[in-house]
Amino acid sequence: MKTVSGSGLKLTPQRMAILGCLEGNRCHPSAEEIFRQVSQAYPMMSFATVYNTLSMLRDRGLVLELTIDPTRKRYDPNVTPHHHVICLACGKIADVHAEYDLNVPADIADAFVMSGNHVEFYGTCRACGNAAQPKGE
Amino acid sequence: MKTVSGSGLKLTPQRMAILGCLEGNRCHPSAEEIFRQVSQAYPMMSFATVYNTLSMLRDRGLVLELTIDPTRKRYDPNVTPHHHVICLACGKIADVHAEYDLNVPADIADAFVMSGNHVEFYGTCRACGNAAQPKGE
DNA sequence: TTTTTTGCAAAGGGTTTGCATCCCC
DNA sequence: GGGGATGCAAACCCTTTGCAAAAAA
Repeated sequence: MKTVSGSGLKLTPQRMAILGCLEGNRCHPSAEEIFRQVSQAYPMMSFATVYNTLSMLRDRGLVLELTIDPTRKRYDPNVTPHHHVICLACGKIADVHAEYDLNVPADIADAFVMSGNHVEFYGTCRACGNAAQPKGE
Repeated sequence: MKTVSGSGLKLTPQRMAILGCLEGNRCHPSAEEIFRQVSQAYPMMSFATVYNTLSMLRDRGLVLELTIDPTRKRYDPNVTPHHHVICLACGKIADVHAEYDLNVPADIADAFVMSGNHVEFYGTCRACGNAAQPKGE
């Protein structure tokens, strides 16, 4: 995650707590998960502050807002280009560090100015696969 | 879109209307858009039926449920493998017909059994770009 | 002091669910 | 008659918003 200093953000305790929760976090937490975790140290923390802070971080490019989970937004402090895989059984998301050559057809290149891309992989993680197979169901 | 016959679905007027609305539809409509359109011919149509039907079609692989739009699910009757681009300004989604070689790193291949993938492109469509540029804002 | 941020609570949008009714086989 | 489908409304979840109080610069 990029540093906050110099981006004009006021560094409040709430924001420090949220940043601390995100820093190095590889779990792709949702806003609610961040709220729950940060609330342990800051019981007065409100949802609004979490959402405000996440939106601000997203707008400044300090976190990525992932749409891969159909039920909620997830946040990733790793803003270097990478992709993701989601377990269709349990929803677990893992990073996929790979570079792909993703050229779009001419008609699309004509119709859109591209600013980025993201590959979503769908699969079943080992834990879910192991849980499902042995029973022979 | 694949045919419904032989999949055990009862072909009710409501479902025919929803299928008719989706057939060949390249607009990636949301459930609400489908509801509005189908309601014109079937004023008694309920949201529950739209959602029920879409879930059923999705479970049977007859439509794709897209998560590319962070605000709502969108549905695509074209179930042949393809990708999408979304305009970050207006939310318009277009198909990207291209095949990519998307091999995942060994650690991911070990941890997940892959079942599919999807590339999301982000950009600005010509309409939004034209609207933004000329004013020099 | 001036501006920003917080916390609370309510509202909002999209989706799901419970249940009685209805329809078709 | 019986299982499934429908319609309605309420419930639910996640997210956003309005506003007064509090905190930061």
